[in-house]
Amino acid sequence: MATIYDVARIAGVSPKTVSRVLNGDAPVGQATREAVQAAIAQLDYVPSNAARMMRSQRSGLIGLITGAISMSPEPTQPAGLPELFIVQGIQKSLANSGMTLMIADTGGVVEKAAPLIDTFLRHRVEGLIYVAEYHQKVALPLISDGTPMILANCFDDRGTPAILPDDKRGQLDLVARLITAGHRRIGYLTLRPEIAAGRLRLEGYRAALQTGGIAYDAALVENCDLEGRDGETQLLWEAIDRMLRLANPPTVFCCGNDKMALRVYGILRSMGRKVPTEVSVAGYDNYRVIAETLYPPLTTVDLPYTAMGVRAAQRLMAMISGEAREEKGPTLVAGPVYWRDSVTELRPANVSLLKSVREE
Amino acid sequence: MATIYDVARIAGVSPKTVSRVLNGDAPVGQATREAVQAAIAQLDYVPSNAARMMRSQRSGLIGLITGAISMSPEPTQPAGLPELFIVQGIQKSLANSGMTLMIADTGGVVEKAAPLIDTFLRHRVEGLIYVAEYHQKVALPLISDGTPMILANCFDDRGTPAILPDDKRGQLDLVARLITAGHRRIGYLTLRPEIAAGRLRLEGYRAALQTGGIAYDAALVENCDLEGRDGETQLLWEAIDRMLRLANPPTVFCCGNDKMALRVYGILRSMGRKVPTEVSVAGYDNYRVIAETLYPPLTTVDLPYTAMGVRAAQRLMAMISGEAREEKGPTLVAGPVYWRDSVTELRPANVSLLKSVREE
DNA sequence: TTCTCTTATGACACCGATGACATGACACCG
DNA sequence: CGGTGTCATGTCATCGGTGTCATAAGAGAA
Repeated sequence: MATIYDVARIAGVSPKTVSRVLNGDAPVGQATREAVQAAIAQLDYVPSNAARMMRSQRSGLIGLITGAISMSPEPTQPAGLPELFIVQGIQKSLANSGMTLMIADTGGVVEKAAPLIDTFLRHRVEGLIYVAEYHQKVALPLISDGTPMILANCFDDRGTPAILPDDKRGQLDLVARLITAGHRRIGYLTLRPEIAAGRLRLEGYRAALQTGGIAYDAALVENCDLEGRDGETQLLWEAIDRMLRLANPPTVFCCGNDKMALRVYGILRSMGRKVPTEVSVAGYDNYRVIAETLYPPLTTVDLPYTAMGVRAAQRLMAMISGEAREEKGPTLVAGPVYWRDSVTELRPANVSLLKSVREE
Repeated sequence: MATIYDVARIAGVSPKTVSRVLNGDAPVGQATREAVQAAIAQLDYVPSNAARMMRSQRSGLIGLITGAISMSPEPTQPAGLPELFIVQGIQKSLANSGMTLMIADTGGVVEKAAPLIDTFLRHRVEGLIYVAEYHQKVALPLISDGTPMILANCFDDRGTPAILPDDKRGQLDLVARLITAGHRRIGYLTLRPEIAAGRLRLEGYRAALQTGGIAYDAALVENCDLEGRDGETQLLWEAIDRMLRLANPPTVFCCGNDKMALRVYGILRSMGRKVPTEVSVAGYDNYRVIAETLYPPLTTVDLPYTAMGVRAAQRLMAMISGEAREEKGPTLVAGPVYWRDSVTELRPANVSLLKSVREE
């Protein structure tokens, strides 16, 4: 492996000058710079991260913690998928910065978080990221020594920088698109309001109705979420049944998330209602295994986990390098609407309106 | 941060002796060793990876490539989930070895693989891992310089060490469990035989029948997999319809995977057949979002992705350290059967047989 | 008793980068 | 024309471990 000395020799300069070319921390003459760059190319030189970190006394480490430190004692959801996507985004983004990710998992045990943070600090991580399983409020132990920390998919009381999905915006976009497709009676089977996504998505739903000039009808909105306990399917069945018996029934059911939509498909089918010709269905999360496998494929909103990971890493890097353009509040990341066959277009789509739908 | 010099001073020995205690590469007196260990504990000393790697001329890097370099031009499945779980397992395992994972993605473009490998080699990675999206055959460029390489979730012609899911064993375990539950007519809606999982799972099915003393009946086995193209639902519908009209119809449908089982639920419900009271259903993959959300929850076989990742990392580390106990063929990793409510017990379960079901 | 030989330990250089400081060459000022 | 400042570059030490070699102390052999 070529070293900075080899490059220096070939280019006929001192190693320090090569270092200057690489880091741009001092002026270098044009001719010298080019000679150095030629030598670098010729030798396939790659700087040694180890040497660089050793000298600069920086660990090059970022500590990442996942698990459940939620405020309310939620039953830990076991899937852990969102976290993986977020972690993937973080990893991708950090790799480019030459940072190394150390990952630790609390395994859902709150008490493990503090010692894990401690271990990370002992390893002199330059930053910490906490990733939550779902959009929620958390209470983490304070970091005493000023190591930057960022929250992904969660937030706290202390205003710790956070990256959050823009649930309100996503639901707004979806419902706006439904309105564009001609739907006027839009049922909404909500998540429980105790969780952030439940509240925010409902806000988005109401905002879209308002923008579309449609009156909010409480008969079309029911909470059908029992935190995964039994009886959820029955609750859904009854809510759907009630809404369909209304004098002016909904033409489409928006579901709190794709898992709920999966159940709704089964219920509607058991009721003998055809999707989407008789009733339309929309979800949220773009849980692809569900959304793409269901027949018909499910219209839904993407939860941009990977993008959130990327943003989390970027914001953390900005904090580490102490850049001035430090944002203050939480960073909201919105995902696009995925329009599939589970929703009928009740009238010819208005193309100009269509274009306004986010498609990042 | 404490250094080896601090430890040496506190323990009253030379830094080199501390190094020897840490690495055990030369004899150290009992009293000295204890003094050093006490000092290490007292100072919360953590060795600097950077310094260690710099001196030992090892990069401490493992290159990981994901993407699609399959032999046959499959339509790239977009989910990418299995890879994430495998990567998670690898990461977890490597972190303990002090190795750093560099991740690169071909984004499904075959041509990107060679330059990526090249880049990794230029960074002096000590080992390479290639992770495929699904159990398949691949053709990777040869590594010229002897850097160890391992394949996860795939295999090649050249006998490159591979970590594979034990599809045959998994399906065998599931079907054996069905037989224990009293099922004798077991329908099997297979994946296409072109993919490895399709062939191996069918082998497992047949092996289980044979062990259970049940004759193989070709009328109960149909390929219902169109690589995700349209018409799959119709194909499934027809196959199920045919089997149910048999004089001696199946009491349970085994599906090639959980996604297929999801479709089968919908079809059976549309046909007015109740699951599991009238017909039982079983899947494969333990795709939790599907298996746990479906009503009733789906009996299936776990595809142990995380465990495969761990094994891949372990085997690679063994290759790097040049250990003699080097295995030869592919490492097969079997996952446990998850017994849920989608399968009826036709007669009281035989407890002793039950215990033979794998539950790793 | 003296000469190996092993065991236990230390001294020192070195890995590859970079920070601190020094130096030489000009340019600009009064 | 000497003084001062900026630019371009070099010298040297240093980060924290570990490989190499040296050395001291005791064990066993001749």
